[in-house]
Amino acid sequence: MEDQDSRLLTAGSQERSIAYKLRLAQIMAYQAFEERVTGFGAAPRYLGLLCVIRANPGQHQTRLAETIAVQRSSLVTMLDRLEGEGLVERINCEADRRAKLVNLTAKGEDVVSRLLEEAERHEEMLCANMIEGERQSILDGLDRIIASLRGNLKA
Amino acid sequence: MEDQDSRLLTAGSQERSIAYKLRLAQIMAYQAFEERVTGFGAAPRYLGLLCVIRANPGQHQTRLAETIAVQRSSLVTMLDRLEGEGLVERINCEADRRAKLVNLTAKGEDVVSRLLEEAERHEEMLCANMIEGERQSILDGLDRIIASLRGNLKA
DNA sequence: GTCGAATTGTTCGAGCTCGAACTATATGGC
DNA sequence: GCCATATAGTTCGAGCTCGAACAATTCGAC
Repeated sequence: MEDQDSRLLTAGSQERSIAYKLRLAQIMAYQAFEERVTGFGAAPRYLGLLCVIRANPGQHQTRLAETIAVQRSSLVTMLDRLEGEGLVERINCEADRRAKLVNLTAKGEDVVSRLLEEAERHEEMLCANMIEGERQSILDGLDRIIASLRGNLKA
Repeated sequence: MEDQDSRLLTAGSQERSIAYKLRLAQIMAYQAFEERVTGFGAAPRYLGLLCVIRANPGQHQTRLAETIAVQRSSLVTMLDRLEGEGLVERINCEADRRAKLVNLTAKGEDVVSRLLEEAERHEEMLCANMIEGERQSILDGLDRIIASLRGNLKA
């Protein structure tokens, strides 16, 4: 196979666009993580959600959906899958009988712990080309972008 | 409606993860752009692809797919849609009769030009909270992440 | 207290991407 | 030249997210 870089094209006017690069980097990073980790069912795909649940046990589904920026209806599908694999559980809320509280199971805790080790290695790969302090500045920048978007959605 | 920030949860151990923040920022940015721009059909969703085509006229579909990191089969769907809306055209390649060369139509050029103005405003919104020089450092960081991922996929 | 409005989780259909096929064409070893 | 192999674009089914519905429940103005 030829050197793949020689086949790559530029995005022209979008080459200096954060939105374009953000999307490209995210798509590639997500694909790479799924290729790296196999044999864990749906957990790698939803590791972010699982970590939110672990850090905030017993939350309503609506709040979880807002946190990871998906529709409530999408979260239903995710939780159905994760619950079917025995990683999370939904408990009927006594204070509000419409609501259900989401928790990690013991198996879920275990799977998340093991996946986080893989995530750490994945993170190191993403940052392999970076200079001193760059990782932190990117995290700060992403936080600012997210803050702008959260604020904008409120309006 | 309550202040939405008060409902947000943390991602726990992933709160300092580039992969997690990258995904969250990208999902929100993509949604926000689609909400901002209406009445342009499928073009806003595929603005990145359209810009690649504009900057590199007459390329093979395979190369376009590699550039924006999607499968060739996904690109077929995108181009079908964009061609149906009269924004791009596929021309049979004489040198290689398996291949088709993709170009923007005059209408496509016009639509892209107008969408890029919206994209510029969107970009400004993303960067609203940033300090001097931060935008450039984020672009550099995203480029490094993409370079790491391109290199990794080759292995 | 009561009844309309809001909220919670869910279901369903449309539209998207992926991965594994497939057809047609090009390439290279012999 | 000939035939195995590789490549270009496409098709198809599985799995995903979204947005608009919906039933059950809670909230709030009166």
